[in-house]
Formats: sequence, structure tokens, C-alpha cells
Amino acid sequence: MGYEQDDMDKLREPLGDIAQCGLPLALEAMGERWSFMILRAAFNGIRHFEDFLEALGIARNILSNRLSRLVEAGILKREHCADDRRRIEYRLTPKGLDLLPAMLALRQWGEKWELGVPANPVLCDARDGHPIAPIGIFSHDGRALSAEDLTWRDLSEIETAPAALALRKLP
Amino acid sequence: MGYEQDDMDKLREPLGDIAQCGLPLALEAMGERWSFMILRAAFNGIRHFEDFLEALGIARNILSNRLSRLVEAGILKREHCADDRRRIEYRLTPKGLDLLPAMLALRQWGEKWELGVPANPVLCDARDGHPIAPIGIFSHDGRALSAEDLTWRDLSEIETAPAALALRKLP
DNA sequence: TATTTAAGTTTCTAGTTGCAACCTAAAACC
DNA sequence: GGTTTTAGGTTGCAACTAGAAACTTAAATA
Repeated sequence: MGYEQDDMDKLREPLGDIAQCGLPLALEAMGERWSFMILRAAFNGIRHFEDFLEALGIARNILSNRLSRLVEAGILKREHCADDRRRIEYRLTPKGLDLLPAMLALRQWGEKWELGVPANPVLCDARDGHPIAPIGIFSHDGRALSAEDLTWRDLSEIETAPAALALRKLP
Repeated sequence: MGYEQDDMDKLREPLGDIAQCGLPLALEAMGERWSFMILRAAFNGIRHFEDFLEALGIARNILSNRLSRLVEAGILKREHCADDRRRIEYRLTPKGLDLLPAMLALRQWGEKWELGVPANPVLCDARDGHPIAPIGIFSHDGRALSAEDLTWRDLSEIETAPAALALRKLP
């Protein structure tokens, strides 16, 4: 916790090209009041309208509206059950599943800074049973980075740009 | 992208204890419409009321309200400039700076799934100039994890619980 | 002292969100 | 065929959110 914002001037982005930024686009899809809570429920295996309703304590029309929007955004898919064709299942798409790091980062932040007691249950690695690491920022080769280690560079200046951009997982 | 939600049943959390979850608490602080955009501007070095106003294109009263709420939540601090005491600086607190991973995760998601063109400029490691790795989920010893690798465990069952919880950065 | 500036506050307006309660449609079940 | 279940639409109403424009206050500045 030893750094102040003074150290961060490198992180100054040439603002103004707000359309070029992924954040407003992400917020357009996920920025509404219940969206993340619905996503959380979906990650917990909830798939049916009435179950979301009960789990979240949300009004029907709002839930209906949010589910439609999430389906429209490609975050959930809406399909009829094979066995009971009047039941509809809302399930996470790959695009929706890919929101898990963002959701966990937010959640960990809330646990760390807002929740008084240690969170329970704890999200763990199924392989060894240990709690997962805090979501963080890492260099391409796995070093932990903080705000003062970051800088903006123009796409054209990055030597390995195409390879680095295509690479979506660590070695 | 090769997994479906079927693989994820281990991730089912014993719902209901919504107060115990950090996500609603995080959303209470950051869930409002402009909060993340204000945070983004703050990370870009913007500190003054009129600069936020111009950078975001937000109404004065809403900006005033949001800044107050973020200060109340301990995400920004509000202090008078030493040199010009009518100027007020809003600056990120350690709690606010700690939202960077969550913001970047959201932003990377938006870039990956919503933005048509490659994002520019690119956030890079200042040390080697390479783009940062995608924000992801990692085990305590640095293995990349995906949704199907995760499970919930009760706090009491975790052998190294106190040490693991105290540890907030990777070795 | 008068003026300008930064950071609000207030007022008025329109639109959105949210809830409760009721209504509809289609599929399944008897 | 009639009933129940599931998904969700409709209506009415209160609260909140957002924007524009005018007003306020304190501090710097000329």
C-alpha cells in the first residue's frame, strides 16, 4: 500500500478517444444495476427465470428486461429445455464465461475493502484445494505489476505487436 | 473457448448469504452509471472538477454527486491544493488504486468482445515495453485457472487458511 | 476593490429504474 | 378438455438519474 498517485503519471492515457476504449463498451453491456448480480447467479448454476427471481429478490419486469439485454449482448444464451420445452434455460456463453476474472476482481475488492469478516466459502483451486490468488496485473512473462509499472504505448511501436495481441493466455 | 457451463457445477456457491459476498458490496460503491468512467479518468491523472467535467461530458450535478459518493466510499480523497487553495484535488486512495485490476479486466473484456479494432494505445509493462498479460485467474502458485478448475470450500476446511488469507501478493 | 475562477448547489425538466400486482401464452400433465 | 406450471408482459406509481441553466461561495488575481 506504499504508493501514491504521484507515481502514476506514466499511466496517463491520451484521453478523448473514448470510443476506442473497451471500458465504456463493457459498461454498456454490464453496467446496469443488476447485471453483475445476475451474472453471479448464472455462475452459481442458476438457469431458470423463477430461480433468478428467488435468488436475487428482483422484480419480474426488471429481471425480464435484464435477461433480454444480456442475451442481446451475447453474454447469456436463451434456449428451451429439451425435456420440458416450456422451460427456458439462460446459460453463460463463452463471452459471458469470460467475464469471470472481472467479476472475481470486483468481488475480491469488495471482500478486501468492504466486507468486515473473512469471506466464506472461499473460492479454491479444485486441484490442490488452496484458495486462488488475488486477481492482479501481470507482465507477459508473469511478473506481478502495479500501477506505477504501467505505461501506454502506441500499437505501431510495439515490436512483437501481432504475436502479443494474438496471445490470450500465459505460456 | 472450449468449455460450456456444464463443466462448471463445482462453482456452485451455497447462495443465500448475499451479505457475505463481496460483489454486492463492491457494486454498492462502484455500481453507479458513471463511477467506473470517473475512476478511469482518475487513473489517467485527472484530478480537478472541471477536468472531469470536460473529459467525461457529464452534468455538473451528477459529477458532484458521484465524486462525493466516491469520496465517502474511500475510493477518492478530496483535498485542497497547497498552491491554489480554491482548487480541490480528487485523488485515488490505496483503496481506489486497488480497483485497477477490476477496471482492466472489464476493459480488456470490452476490447476483446465488443471493440471491433485492436485497442490503441496498449497498456504495457514499463520495464520491458511488452503489453501486459490478460487479467486472469491463477492458483496460489501461479497456474492459470479457468471456471472448471474452481470450487468452493468452507473456510474451516482450508488447512493453510490464515496464512493464505493474509498473503495478498504472489511469491 | 472589482473581477475571475473553481467547485459546487439549486431548480426545473425529462427519462429511467424499480417494485407490486395483475394478466397472457404456451407447454405439460391429469 | 381443463388445470397447472413456466416464462414473461402490462400497468400504475414512487424514487432515482440525468441534463441544462442559473445561482453561490471562497480564493486568487488584476
